[in-house]
Amino acid sequence: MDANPWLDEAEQRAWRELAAVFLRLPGALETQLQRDAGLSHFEYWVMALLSEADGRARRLRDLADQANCSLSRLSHVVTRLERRGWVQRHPDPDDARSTRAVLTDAGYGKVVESAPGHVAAVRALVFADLDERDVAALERVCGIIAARLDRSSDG
Amino acid sequence: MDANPWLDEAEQRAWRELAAVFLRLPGALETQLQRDAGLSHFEYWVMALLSEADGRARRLRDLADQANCSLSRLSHVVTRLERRGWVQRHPDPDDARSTRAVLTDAGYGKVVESAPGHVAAVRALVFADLDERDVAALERVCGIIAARLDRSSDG
DNA sequence: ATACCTTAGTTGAAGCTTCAACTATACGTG
DNA sequence: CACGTATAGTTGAAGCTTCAACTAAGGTAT
Repeated sequence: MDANPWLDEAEQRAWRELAAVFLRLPGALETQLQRDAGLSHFEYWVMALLSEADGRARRLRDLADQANCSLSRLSHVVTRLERRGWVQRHPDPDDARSTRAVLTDAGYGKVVESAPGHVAAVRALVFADLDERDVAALERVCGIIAARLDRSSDG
Repeated sequence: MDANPWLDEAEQRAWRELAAVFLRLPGALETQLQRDAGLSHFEYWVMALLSEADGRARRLRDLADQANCSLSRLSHVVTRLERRGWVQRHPDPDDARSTRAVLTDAGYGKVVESAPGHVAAVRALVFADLDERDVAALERVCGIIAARLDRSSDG
């Protein structure tokens, strides 16, 4: 990183496009999931992560890291999902401070039922016009940025 | 787009990285601007767009399109910015339905004062580890996705 | 063992976004 | 010109996220 604090032209163009994506993509995904499944994107994301976890369960701390969110946000969401019968809280036998979120059968069913529509939306909105090289570039560049974001949050 | 509704492995990897970025980048930018300038990222974004506009003014409809947001969201934000003395509403002489948001001198000052810190954060979080080719790829791929999002919202 | 620091999680309040309902004005068509 | 419809914007309520304060438990050094 050089001393100049400003963005050059190429960076400005890239930044505008990136900002357009992250200002609108969440809304677009939200709309589809809300309409077709009555879920927020984040609720879906949390349940999808749980559905892939060992025993469909995970400590809230680990789940929050995986979902890129604060513990507080996750706790509120789990409360809502619990009310709807899709998740339960269980004490963690290994650490009494910790809580494990467990996906119920109903919750798993909900994920399975919502997934195709959601994945189709992701395909239609994100991948429809990308070729193999684009996908590879997207993974690489976002991976670099995500790693950076990682380091900035603990360092 | 082929008939298979699922994502292939490369797409899944790219999707996870992209999701990590758009789940965390807004929060990271928010934190910096809130701490250093007392602004939300979106408030900054709106004022920055106004600062570049002809006469530092724009119809709410046009500004909403530029900022990738709903008219309702923008209207609420403009109300808050108005309360703080950074923006004013004026009737549009050409269309009586329309309202023009105008950046005040205080608002312009606020943007000028907040910009360096914000741009530095964008550089540090997004561009620090990207080379020229990465930046070009980011612009290209995000441009394609943004165009897609465009078409999906009106079509 | 005690004192101190760190980590896990919860909770309520405040603030922002979304949604739906509403007003007002412009535009198009017969 | 009148009618129906589309567009611009506002507003209040409901819902979600963030923030700060708090409880509880683990770790560590003395």
